[in-house]
Order: sequence, then C-alpha cells, then structure tokens
Amino acid sequence: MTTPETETHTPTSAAAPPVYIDQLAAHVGTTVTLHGWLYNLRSSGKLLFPQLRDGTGVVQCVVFKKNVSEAVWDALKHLGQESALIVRGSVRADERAPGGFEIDVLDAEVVQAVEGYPITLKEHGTEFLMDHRHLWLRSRRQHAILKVRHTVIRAVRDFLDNDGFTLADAPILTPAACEGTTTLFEVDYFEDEKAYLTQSGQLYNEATAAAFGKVYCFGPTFRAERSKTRRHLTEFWMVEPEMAYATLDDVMNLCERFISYIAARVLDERKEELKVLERDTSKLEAIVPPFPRLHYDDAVKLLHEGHTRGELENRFEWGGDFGAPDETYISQQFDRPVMVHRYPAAVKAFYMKRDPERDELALGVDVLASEGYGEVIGGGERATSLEYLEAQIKAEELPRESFEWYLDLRRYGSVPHAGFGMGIERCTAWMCGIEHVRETIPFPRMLYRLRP
RNA sequence: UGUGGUCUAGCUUAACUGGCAGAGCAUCUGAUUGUUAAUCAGAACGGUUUCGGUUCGACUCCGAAGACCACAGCCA
Repeated sequence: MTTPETETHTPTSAAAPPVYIDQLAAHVGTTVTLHGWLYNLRSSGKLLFPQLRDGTGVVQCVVFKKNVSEAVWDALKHLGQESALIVRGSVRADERAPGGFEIDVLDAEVVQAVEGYPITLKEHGTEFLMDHRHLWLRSRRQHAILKVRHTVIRAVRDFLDNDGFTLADAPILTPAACEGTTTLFEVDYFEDEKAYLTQSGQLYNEATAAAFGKVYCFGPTFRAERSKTRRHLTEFWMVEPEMAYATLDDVMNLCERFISYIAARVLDERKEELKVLERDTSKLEAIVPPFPRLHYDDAVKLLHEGHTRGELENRFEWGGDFGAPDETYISQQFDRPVMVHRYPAAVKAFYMKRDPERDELALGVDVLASEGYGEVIGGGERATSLEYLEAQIKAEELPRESFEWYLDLRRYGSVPHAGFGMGIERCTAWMCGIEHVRETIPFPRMLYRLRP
C-alpha cells in the first residue's frame, strides 16, 4: 500500500527533480522524475510493475491503479519493452525490490510506445545478438561489461598519468609496417604512396620517449589477421607505454604495478557489475605483486613436464612461440599472472634488443593472464645500436626509406629504452571473466563482422 | 587458410530406424493488489538456409553452395 507520506503529494507537485537511478539512495522519501526506457513490465490486476532503465541502472516502479489517472494507467498497461518513458514518483527503500529501491508512481509520460522489441529477456544466440548489437548494448550484461571496460580505461590513464607518463598519441595512418607486413590494412588515398592503418604505435613511442622521457599512446589498432578466435578482434584498442633510460626489468616492474592497479580499481568501482557477470572476484583479488617471472627456458621446461604428465598433447620445441594451449598450461601453474621473458629473438619483432648474455634471445616479456586468458601484454627492451637495426631492417626486407626517421633515434642520443603494449579488450574480458573479447567493445570488428 | 560442427515460427528449440513438423518465449485478447526472466486461460504464427539428387514418401540419406560457431596458426 501507499505510504501516508506519498499520499501527501499531488500529481501537479513541482518538487520532482530529475535524478538518475544510481543516485536514488540520496532521494529516499522524496519525489523525483526519472527519464528512461521500459526494461520489463509485469502486472498483477490493479498493480503494475514497470522496471525502468536509464543507463545508470534499473529500478522497479510500482503503479497502483488508484494513484494515477486513468489515461496514465491505460498508457502503461500494455507498454512494450524499451518504450521511452518519463516517470514521476516517490522513492522508497524496499527489500522486496531488486536493487533495494522502488518508485511509487504518481505520474508518467510515454515518450514513445514500442511494439515488438527484438531482444527479449529470454535466451538468444550470439549471431542474432551481434546482428542487433546496437540494441544488445542496452541489456544488463552488456551494460556491465562496458562499464568494466570504462573503468579499465580510466585506470590505465590514471595510473600512467599519475606515474609521470605523458600522453603522446601515435598516428593511425602510417607508411609502413612495424611488425609483419601480411596483416596490414591498406589505405588508398595518398598520391604515389600506399598507406596502412597502424598495427602499433611502438616506433613512434620511441621518438616521443626521447622527447618526454615517459610516454604512452592509446588508440585503435588494426590487424588484418585471418584469425577468428575468442581472443582476436580486427580492430582493437591498445595502450602502449614507453620509457627512456629503462630496461627489461623496469618494464616487468611496470607491468606488475600496472595490471595490479587496474584489477584493484575494477574490484573497487565495479562491484555491482562483477555481480551481474557472476565474476569470481577472488581471481581478481589474487592479482597483486609480485608476479612470477619465468625465463623462456624454464617455461619450456614446464611445458615438457606437462607433456610428460600427459597434460599437454604436443611436446613443445625450444625456439618457437607458445601456442594457446601452451600459454594456458603455463598460466595454470600459478595463482596470478605470469611474466615470461627472454624469448628466442627469431620469433620476436626486429626492434627487440638481444640479450647480451645469450645472443639468440631477445629481451622481451609477455604477461600471460591467469585463467587461460592468454597474452594480455607484450613488450620488452628495444635495440639501441644503429648498425644492428640497419641489419635487422635489411634482414626483414623492410623498406629502408620508411625507417630513416626511426634510425635517426639511434643516431642522436640513443639510450636504453623499453615499453609494452596491452590489449584493452583482452584485459577487460579477463577482468569480467567472460568467454569472448567481442563483448568487451561496443561494436566489434572481426573477420566476418563489419555490421552494425 | 586448415579441421570439426550447426542451420526448423520473430527468438530459443523438439521431431526415434525416412512415415501427419511439436513446444516455450515474444506478439494479440482476457484474469490477477507484490510481481522478480511473474503466473493462469485463449488466439494467431513455420513446412525445415539455398540448389540439385535418391525414394511411394526427406527436417531426417547423398552432393554442392552460403551463413554462423569452435579449435589451430598468428598476435594484444
């Protein structure tokens, strides 16, 4: 029943400030106006339970027939899912309501009545949902995932900004590859020259690091890999910090603090969302320094033991890069992320510095996320020698002209420097504990997905 | 690109060894003063992704194409 308090309000009362659903706790006992969309509607005779969604949350409203005009009652009675709706009512704490608060509706205005919204609260397949991605974003789970993404990105920026890094973004249109040439998107625009969408801001970071000391770039990255796995997107967002006068060890220390900070922020700011996602938060609480540091040789040993025990199908050969099952096996041996360092130079990018102790190794590090989420970070120390890089560019058959500016960095004040790149979507999927990276970006672009 | 799998109503799906395509949700109509992906009653909705074949008869078997999914390689 209505409380005496709410009955003192008349429908024409002016004191009904607009508020957002996540602010309702501060307005208990007062009359407010909510602007949103109908999430779901249940009825029980002279009683309606419209659930209203406004982008900040979902709240259950209660409409008693005797509390509203006949016109309002009739308008609400048959309202379809996702109808646009403005509701005025009093806020009441109620244990029976999901979320803890309820709105006793005094008045409502239907902005648009909707019929036949395609996404119901029941089960749907991924293909159908992806075809309706523009609407799917409204559902509770997607909302939670993208809120976590938002927090991951804020944490990334806050961490680096507070740690003395300067944002210096790299260009998206580039004249040449930084890594493999086979995975580049070509852009036909510049006269007499082909351009490509960036695969990494890495090389440009090395220039800005020499100007600012500690820098990062953060933007979209494009890889025309013909891969369609739960860990790959064609277009994804990557943050890449780079530090002058820094070594592989400095990078590993940074990775550790960086990822731990992100996990802590997500745990702190996204409790509700993690609950919606049914995330086992103990897995995130375990992400604290120090992370195990595993030499490539020792990682290979670990894989051999796994194979001997029959836990890995194929015996890993020293010299290769780890496959997905290998990464999963390695990360399963630890309760937190693992940093594997000093890979064979042959499988790493041309700009990696060689290990002075063992020339066949590169001073690179991959951070393998726990729970089989795979490589979230790849990085390392960069080569400083002009002669070495000239030889590498030749060996990789890269167009020398396009790299002259890069070689200048080795001619004028070349110092040890190091950095890494982290994929935002892989990190977000890991934080959320979800199967596939495609849900961690508003509009995923994949091998067979360009729309919507 | 390779290997394996799936495709039935708007959605999620059932249909035995080849024998009348069946349900739930959504939609529409009504009931219900505390519903929680509400419930109850009623109505309407498909000829099985496409093309070809075998058969008295094909959702079911065969061939091809398409779409999608998983895994692998590659990477963040």
